[in-house]
Amino acid sequence: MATVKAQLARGVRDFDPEFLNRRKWLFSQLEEAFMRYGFLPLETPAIELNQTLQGAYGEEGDRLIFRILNSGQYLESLTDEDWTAARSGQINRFTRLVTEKALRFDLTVPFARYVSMNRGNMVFPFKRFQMQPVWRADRPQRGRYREFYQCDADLIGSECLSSEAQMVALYAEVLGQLGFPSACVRISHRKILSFMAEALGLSSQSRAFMVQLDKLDKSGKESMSTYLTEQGVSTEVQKAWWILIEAQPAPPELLALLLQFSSITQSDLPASIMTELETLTHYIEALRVPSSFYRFDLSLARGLDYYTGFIFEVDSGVKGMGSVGGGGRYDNLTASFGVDGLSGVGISFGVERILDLMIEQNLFGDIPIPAAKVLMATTEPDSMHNLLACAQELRTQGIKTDLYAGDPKPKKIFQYAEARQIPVVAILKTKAERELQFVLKRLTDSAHIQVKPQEIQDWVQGNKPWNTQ
RNA sequence: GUGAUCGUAGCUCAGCUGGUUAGAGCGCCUGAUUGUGGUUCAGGAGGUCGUCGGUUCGAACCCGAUCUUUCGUCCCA
Repeated sequence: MATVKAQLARGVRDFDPEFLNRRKWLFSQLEEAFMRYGFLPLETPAIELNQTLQGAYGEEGDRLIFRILNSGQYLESLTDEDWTAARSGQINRFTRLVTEKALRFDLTVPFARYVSMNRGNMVFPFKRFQMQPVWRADRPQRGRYREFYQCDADLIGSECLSSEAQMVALYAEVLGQLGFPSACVRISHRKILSFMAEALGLSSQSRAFMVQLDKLDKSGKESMSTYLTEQGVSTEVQKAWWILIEAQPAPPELLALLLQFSSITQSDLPASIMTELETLTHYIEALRVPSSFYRFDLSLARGLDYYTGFIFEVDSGVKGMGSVGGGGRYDNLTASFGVDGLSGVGISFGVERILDLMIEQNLFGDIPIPAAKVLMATTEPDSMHNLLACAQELRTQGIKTDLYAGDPKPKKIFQYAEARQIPVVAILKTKAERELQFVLKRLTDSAHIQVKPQEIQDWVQGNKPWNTQ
């Protein structure tokens, strides 16, 4: 028989029971937190139509979408012209002709599609969370895969700043619980960034300005200064701007700095910004978020351009490791589907990175191991039916019971129990007697005892003392 | 997308400037020992050297292609 080499596709992983136990635990923590804040679960299909995803991520994003080849005689409809175009390298045109479906690239666009399709039956404001894998045809690197989980929560259909405030509280609560005491939500505002661009005389290229700003922590202060000088920003104005960027004070002082910058540059600071900053701060305080868990940081820009209001990014507090989440307010998530006027706030947890960090920082210390409490086994072939009956009795008592399939040597039984982290082994001895007897042995200290079948649960649950000799 | 890089037993790796039957440790299997498992001892199995092609009398080793890994870059989680 011909065999194939057992091999994984590039950039994807298997998940072993130990890893899955941790991931499931993390996801359950997140799920409980979302539910506590009134978010409901939503899932969308792995497969979306090309038209839904096309163009939503820019030209470079398009290239990273995994396409699904059409079924059937999909080449029949191609004209000579199509073939000529394909041979001359017009691969995009060809791709459009032979694929109409693709794997989802993120959770935001499918969510926008869902809201657009179902808005008639939905009650707004609508809150959902979603934890599902997404696929990207990117080149894999450490911590970056072609299949990975995203975890998003959105509140759509309200402009109230209580949404932003609760998102900040949610971040603080979850990361605190998971064991990141130094985590911090950085908060900025797209309108402040626009105001800054305008005040610097860069309003015609505010996009480029924000890209530069977003890269500040990587490319450094000097390259930012060079950029500003190239754009004709005077050193005096630059100096005032750096104060604004680097100060990171809480709103009363932040507002003062903004006003100061506004007067130096003779530009208008929109009044709405000032009230929004104050209101958000009050709301966050009302939610009793410790002040160490958030700070206003106007150097935060974020790459995605659909944000229109407050934006967030979460620093894990572990040095050298960057962001573990981010989000912000958007005004027109569903505009591309012809639905206007839905403002919302979305946040995302970088669950893959959080998992890596928690494993690295040893934060999974005492989560429960899903192992069975007792391993039932026998070395006698004729005893299997009795063994099965006893195991089933324990299971009806709610005790997690594993059963060694077969009648192996004792060595095998104990090695199995040890590998599976099962604390107690129960070996059935029938012998000539009519009554069934089990030898119970506790693996940690080799304490052992002979018991009747109906007594097993008492010992397994620790209700009776072990003979430790 | 782009530049480099890695690939030898289940795992971690040796393997000299190309030269007979490719090695070690750990793990695995068998037997003995053992408090019915953990210790110790003895023995054993397992590799077309990532894949395909080329150079050569001869390739794990040299050359090419391809796949995979890791590291930059683009972008992002």
